[in-house]
Amino acid sequence: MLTLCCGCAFFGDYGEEHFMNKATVRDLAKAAGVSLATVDRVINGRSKVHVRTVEKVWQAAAKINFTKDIDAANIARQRIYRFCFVLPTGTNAFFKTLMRACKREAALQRDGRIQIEIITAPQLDNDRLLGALEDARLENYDAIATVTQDSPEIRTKLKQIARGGTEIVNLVSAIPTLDNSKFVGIDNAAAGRCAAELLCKFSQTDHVELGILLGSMILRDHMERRFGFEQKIRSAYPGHKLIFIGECNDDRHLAEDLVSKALGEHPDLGGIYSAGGGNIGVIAALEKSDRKDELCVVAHELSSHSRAALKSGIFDAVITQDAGHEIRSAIRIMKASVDGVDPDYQQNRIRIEIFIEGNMPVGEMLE
Amino acid sequence: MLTLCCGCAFFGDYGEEHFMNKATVRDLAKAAGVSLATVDRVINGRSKVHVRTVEKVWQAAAKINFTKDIDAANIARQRIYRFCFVLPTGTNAFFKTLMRACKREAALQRDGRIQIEIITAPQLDNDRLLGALEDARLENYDAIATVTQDSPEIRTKLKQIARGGTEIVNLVSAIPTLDNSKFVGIDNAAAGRCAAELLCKFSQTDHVELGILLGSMILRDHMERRFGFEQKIRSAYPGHKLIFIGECNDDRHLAEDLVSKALGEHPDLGGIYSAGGGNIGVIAALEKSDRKDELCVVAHELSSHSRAALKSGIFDAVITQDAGHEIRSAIRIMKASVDGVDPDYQQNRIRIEIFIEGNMPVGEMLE
DNA sequence: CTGAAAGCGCTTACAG
DNA sequence: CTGAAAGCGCTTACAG
Repeated sequence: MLTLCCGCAFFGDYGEEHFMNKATVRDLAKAAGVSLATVDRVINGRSKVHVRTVEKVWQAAAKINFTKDIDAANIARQRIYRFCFVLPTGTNAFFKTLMRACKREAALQRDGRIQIEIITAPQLDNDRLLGALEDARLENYDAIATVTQDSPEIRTKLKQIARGGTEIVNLVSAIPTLDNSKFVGIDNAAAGRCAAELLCKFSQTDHVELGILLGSMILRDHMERRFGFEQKIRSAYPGHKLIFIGECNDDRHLAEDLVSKALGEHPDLGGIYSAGGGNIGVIAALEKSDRKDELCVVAHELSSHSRAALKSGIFDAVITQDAGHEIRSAIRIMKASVDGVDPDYQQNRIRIEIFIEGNMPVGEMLE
Repeated sequence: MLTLCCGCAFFGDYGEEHFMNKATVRDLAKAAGVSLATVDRVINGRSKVHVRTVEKVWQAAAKINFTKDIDAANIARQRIYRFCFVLPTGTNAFFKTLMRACKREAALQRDGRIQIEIITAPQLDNDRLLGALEDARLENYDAIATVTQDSPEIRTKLKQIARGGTEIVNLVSAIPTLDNSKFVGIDNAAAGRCAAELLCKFSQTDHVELGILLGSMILRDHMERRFGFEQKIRSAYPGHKLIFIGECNDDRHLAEDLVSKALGEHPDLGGIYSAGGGNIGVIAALEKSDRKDELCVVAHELSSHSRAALKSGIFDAVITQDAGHEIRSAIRIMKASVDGVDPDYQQNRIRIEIFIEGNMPVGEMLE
């Protein structure tokens, strides 16, 4: 039997004194031969300090292995982190879940040092989104997490906010190549490839027609899913044929019409990928069809409707991202950015989750 | 556009003064008309305080909405949480991943107030496991998280440890009905049902032979997987036939022999559920077989081997649990228990993850 | 450019 | 059973 100590290469027996030796500012002040105030100035890079002094302090810090206690610092400075989430409104089930998760976390943080406000705006309305972001900018938050579009105006606005010293986190839908903004969400192209793989594995033959229904063509995440879906099918399942069912803009009736129409026009349609929004409509169309049993369906996001569809067999699999994880990751990343610390990449990565009936989470987890 | 405030039912515009009003011990002392020391005694339930005083303080606390700043408390009391993980040794890939994740978190917590030590013991060796737990007990940790067997001796030992005031968390494999111990891990019966569902959906007909390979019959998690697997197949896919391939005890050669033998004896075998350990052997057996393309395989746990098998098509899906999440959840639960706070059920729940080629995590996440 | 002192929110002896 | 004072690790005016 082996006893290991917390990450340091120390094996075997040892006494208490092996730990507990965390150096404090006082130790550092003594080691560097300066006052507490100067130590504080140096380690926080505050006002002018003589280069020689700075050197001295950092060297002493390295020698005694000083790391500052961020909790103590926050108490002394009465620090309250002011974070803002700019979230989309609308009937989209996932966005509702995201909003709920955000309110929940905000309430949980209420007793801590993190204060969270939420501003809402329709994701597809570029102007109102810009307005919401401007409102957020004026509040001078420490950090803003937002689900947006990737439009030139939005990019400009986000850059302006970042210049003001506010950290930016993009949620759910990435805005690539925007400097300094972090992304919290799934790899949507991979999600699309995943959907392709599932539909093809569930299919009985290697030459079926597969349809894809989108939410909106101007949302980058939806386009990425489509991209990944097509890519995977062409490369790995070239016998299958791809049909574009249309975009439903989160409108259940439009979604239903589009799917019904596709079913009518394509008697050989063997599978559907519902890549964003419109699940209620897709379900309605399939329930009215006599082909719902033979059709394979892979949809996005867990909701009461998609769960029921999974249970009844209308959906074969649901690809999803955990809204709670996304909100918490965003908060952790905002805090790490503001603290000037490296966020933990591994903990903050969002997984592409696949649910079938067997691993569907139970209970009140989602609603 | 709507601005929401952090969980309180407050909508619309508001000024700064809406927040920032966290009451402190000083406020509470004043409100209750007592000293700081007495406030401290009451809110921490320390020594004898007159009932009337206790009442007064709690009432005042409720009135001014006092919640104590746990960070400040920890600083004042120079609190270091002493946690211990008792983890299994052996060649099992998942346990190696778990160990790595644990060392990583231990190192990350190094600068915080949480000190983590690791004690190892072979999971299948009841006596050495007992010895490891006894070693841990003698250290009087604040909390212990452990992957164990569910044997009567272990139960007794865990109860003894708990009586000593140490919080117990069971990791990966549950020990049901053991009072006061918390479980961090997946619902293994659901994982088994999940495997059944996947194998059946991937199968071309509704009457195939499906084999299950186990790690060990004396591990509760493996038995639960088998239970769920059989349950699901009997109830939802009664046309399929179930074959017990055997238990491999994490021995790759034994696993290979068992699978090869099963392939030989069951020419109609259409799918295999590798429910724990032995993936390397399963892969070896299939690679030597000329039926690897037509056979569906669902295995447990992501590792370099299972990832390669997923990529090459030998495995069709891998069911897994995230070792990093489990370690972090365990730490959060240990801390919450020690602090006497309710752990966040939602954040600490471990999901049954399904990986196919498309959503396999990339990069250095696992090794 | 630097330091002594008071303070953040909570706790711990010590004295009564 | 209760309180005044000093302390945890860090920061903030203020004075030099």
